[in-house]
This record gives sequence, structure tokens and C-alpha cells, in this order.
Amino acid sequence: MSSMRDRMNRLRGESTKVDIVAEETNIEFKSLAEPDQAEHPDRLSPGWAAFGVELATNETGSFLRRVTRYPMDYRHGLHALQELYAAAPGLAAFHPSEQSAAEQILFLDLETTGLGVGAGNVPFMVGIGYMSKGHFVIEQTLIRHPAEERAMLMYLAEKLQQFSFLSTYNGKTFDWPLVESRFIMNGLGRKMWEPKHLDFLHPARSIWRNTLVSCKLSHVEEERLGIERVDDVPGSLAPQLYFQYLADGNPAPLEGVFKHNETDMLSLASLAIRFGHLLNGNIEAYIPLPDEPEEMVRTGLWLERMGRKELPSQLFDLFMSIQHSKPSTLVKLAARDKKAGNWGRAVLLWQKAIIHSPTHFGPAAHEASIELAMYYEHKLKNYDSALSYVNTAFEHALHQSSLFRADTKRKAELEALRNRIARLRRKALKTI
DNA sequence: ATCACAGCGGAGACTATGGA
DNA sequence: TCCATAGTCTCCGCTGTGAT
Repeated sequence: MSSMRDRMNRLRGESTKVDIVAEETNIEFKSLAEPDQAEHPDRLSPGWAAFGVELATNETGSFLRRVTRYPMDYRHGLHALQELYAAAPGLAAFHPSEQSAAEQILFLDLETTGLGVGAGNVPFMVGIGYMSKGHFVIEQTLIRHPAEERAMLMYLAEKLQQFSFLSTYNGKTFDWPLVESRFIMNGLGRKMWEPKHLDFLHPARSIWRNTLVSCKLSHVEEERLGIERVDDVPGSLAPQLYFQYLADGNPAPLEGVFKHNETDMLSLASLAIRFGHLLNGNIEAYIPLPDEPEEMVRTGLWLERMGRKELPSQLFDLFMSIQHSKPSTLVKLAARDKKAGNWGRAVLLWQKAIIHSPTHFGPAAHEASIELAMYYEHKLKNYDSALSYVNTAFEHALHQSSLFRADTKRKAELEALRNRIARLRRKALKTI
């Protein structure tokens, strides 16, 4: 096995910190560099070896495979891969009552011939990543024609059984249903593995939906994980490059697809580390604290939804120490405090939301005014203070409706405010 | 005792978005 | 092109409160 490693690294013509090696497996490997196998009908055409691709065969047939092993101290952006060991237990929050360890997680990313999930969409490349013997191993399999799909899937099916968590980006919707349907199409049975999903698209959206222009993996990794892709082939180009290979048999353009898929896998691991740290409560120890106020609040709210109710106070306190925040963010945290019965801070946040929108009395300031009016009316029975907040909201609403066409919603809003004012006036008069 | 209203929370409809 | 997910919005019923 080590001679294979030496050979592959020689073929790469460089000594890198990343080894491309053949893993221990029941798959029989053949290599171009083996002269006695060069005549084999299933031999590999010359171009593949340049980027570490080997021929793999099993009882069902053959396919191509590329294995890349990263040492634990390898840094992909802000995070080193070894952090996954510490971070992984936190990811159990995705599946309460489960325990999670780094070695149980399988990272998966497909390259397919399209975006559909119907029978016409075929995964021509399957990338999997996992922790093994002190390395992060990335295995990428590729089929040269549809007849190789079954062998590749058989190999994948065998691998899956070793893991209990499946980590993807939008894999609940895209990757995994597609894999399942390909298993069925190839007669390999249904529900052969029921993974506990760790789909990072959704937490990414929860946290960054308003602070990043897009929650695409490539954007999140660049903006928040410190990852810069150089000469990356976009995923959307993968089908074209594969069809080009099918047409001319030249594997060279597929190297970019392998690299793209490999980077996706490393970024998935980085995201797992980031979210794992957060869920473990290692907020300051491991990650740069978000400098966007909204991100702090959204991160805190996400941690609460994930059942880590004790963790967000640090983020919320930090948020409170910031001088200027968007009124909409202030109101968001206030709503959470109101629900939790934390009235003191809720009132403070609503007041801040109004103060921070002196010139443009927007929807957040409007909401804050109404909330404060409710608070003063029902909690403190201070009808005069309640009235002053409603009056402010009413004046602005009136001004708005004079600027814009008063639709039914706006009219109903004004009517509700009038009713509220009338009621508060009655109550205020009674208490004199 | 009865009624009206406000507020709240749950259910369901709707929408935007990511994956190649 | 499709669809799971989460966020938003709307509707409805329940509860508490205050007025009659």
C-alpha cells in the first residue's frame, strides 16, 4: 500500500502535505503505472493519473476513485480539521437524545448531470468525507458511463453503513433523495440507510439570511469561514464539463470538478466545526464573534431553537453593548424577551428601536411603539404613557397613508390605532 | 352572568431559496 | 427544473380582563 502512495505522490510530481493514497478496502485497484495490467480491457486512459484518479472494481463492475487524505492540522480557512473532534458532540443538538462524534459523521456532496430529482438526473461524481485514523479522508468516485453507476453505488452503500450522521448542504432536499432514488433505480433496495441529517443550509440561513447577500455554500465559506477558492469551477459548470468528457474522452477538464467537489467537502467540515463549536457553547474560544449586530441576535435565537437556551445570553449581552443596531434587530430580540417574560430588556429594546429611528419612523419603530403601548396599558396600567406611544404611532401611520395610497391593510391598521387610542382615553379618564 | 375585546399561540397557506 | 425547509402572514380559537 505504501508503494502505491509513493507512486501516486511521484505521479503528482510534488511533495504536498496532502497525500493521495489508496485506502484499505476490498476494492481491487489497478494502475496505469503497473505495466502488466496495461493491457487490461478495463484499463485507465492516461490522463486520469495526473490528478490521482484510479480504477476501482468490485463484484458489480468498475468505476473511478480518487482518495485524498488531509492531516488533522490542515487549515481550511479559519478552522483546522482537528477541531472537528471537539466540535462534533455539539452537533447532536440537531438530533436531541443522540450523541455525535466526529468519526460518526459522513460528509456528502454530489456532482450531477442536472438539478432535477427525477430519473434523468444522474450523480456522476459522489464525494464523501470522513475522519479516519487521524486523517480527514475525502473519497471521490466517478463513473465513465451509466453502466458504472451500479458498481459505484454498491461501493457507496457499503461505506454508508459505517456512519450514523450525514452532513450536507441542502442534502435533505437534493443529495440524499437523489442517492436514494438511484439506489432504487439500480435495484439496490430502498431505505438501506437512514441517516441522521446534518443539513447546514438551514442553520446558515437562520443566522446569515440578512447579513449575507446569499447563503450559497461558496458565499458563506468566503464571508464567514475565511475560505478563498482559487480557479474554482462553479458547480453549475460540472454537468457541461462531464458531458464534454463523455463526448471526447479527455479527462483533463474533470480535474476542476474533482477540486471543486473536494473544496465543498472541506467547507462542509468547516461548517460542521463552526456550528459544533457554537452548539457546544465555545463561542469565544473558537470563532471570531460576529461583528454584525443582527448576526449576534440571529445566532442567539438559533441556539435557543436548537435547545441551547443557556448559551445566547453572551451574544445578547454583547449585542446590548453595541451603540447602534438596526431597529428591526432590536425589535426581534425584544419579541424574544417578551415571550420569555424578560420585560425589562424588552422595554429597553423597544425604546432603543424608536430612538434609533428618529428621522425614518419605519415598521420596526411602529411595532416598538405598539408593544410599548401594550406594556404600559396591560402591565403597568399607565394609560397616559400608553397613549403617548400610540399617538406617536398613529401620527406616523397617518403621515405614511398620506404619502402612499392607503390600501385595505393600511386602513385597517389606522382603524385599529384609532380604537386603541379611544380605549386608552376612556381608561385614562376613569383613573383621574 | 354575559359580552366585547385584546393578546397569544397553533395551524395552515404562501413564499424565497439552495443544491448541479 | 423540483422540493424540503424556515420564515412570514393570516385566520381561528382560547383565555383573561374589564365593562355592563
